[in-house]
Amino acid sequence: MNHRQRLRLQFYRRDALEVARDLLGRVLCRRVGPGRVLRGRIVEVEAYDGPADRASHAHRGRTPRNAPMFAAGGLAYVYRIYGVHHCLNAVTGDPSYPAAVLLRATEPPAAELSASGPGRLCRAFDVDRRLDGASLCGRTLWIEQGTPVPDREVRRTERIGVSYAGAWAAKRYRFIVRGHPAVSGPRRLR
DNA sequence: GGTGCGATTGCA
DNA sequence: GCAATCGCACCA
Repeated sequence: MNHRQRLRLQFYRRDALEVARDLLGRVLCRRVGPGRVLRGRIVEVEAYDGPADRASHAHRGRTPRNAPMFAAGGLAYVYRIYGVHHCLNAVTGDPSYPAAVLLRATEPPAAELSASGPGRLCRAFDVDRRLDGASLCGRTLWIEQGTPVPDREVRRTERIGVSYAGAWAAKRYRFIVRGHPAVSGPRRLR
């Protein structure tokens, strides 16, 4: 069962854009009880790449909230947004360079609940601040190899909800499985 | 200690 | 179109 093999730490300790592209088709896994694991195939992600990226939480330096982004790749970075939802990121790269990949959607048939959009994804997988800083190679949260997505099915677009970020808002740091029904955001960006 | 707001979502 | 709702960044 090769596709069930867990991604290793080394997978995350690369450039955020590479990791983002490579996370498509992988399977997010969350243990929610004895013998009970939720799984969902990742179909939409966004990279937040380094201190210069104005859309990134790391842009204004290290703070208590974004501390996991300044760790070595392979951790979860979970934060609360709008006081209502949570967002789950995979921390990437080297400790000297804060970067992460936001997980925005998984394929519904593989997950127990619909998981289109970063907040809904966290709700579906029972992800909250308890998992902030947790390992992505641990017992309750991990990502499996799954089936990589070929280049012809990958589309790159600008990121969602970062219009304040100046020139960085236009950068095509979002990666999706082209036309997949579970992808979130406006129609023109599917 | 006070203030402003966001890597979103659901409902009017 | 906009309210919900709160942690946190920033300023004093």
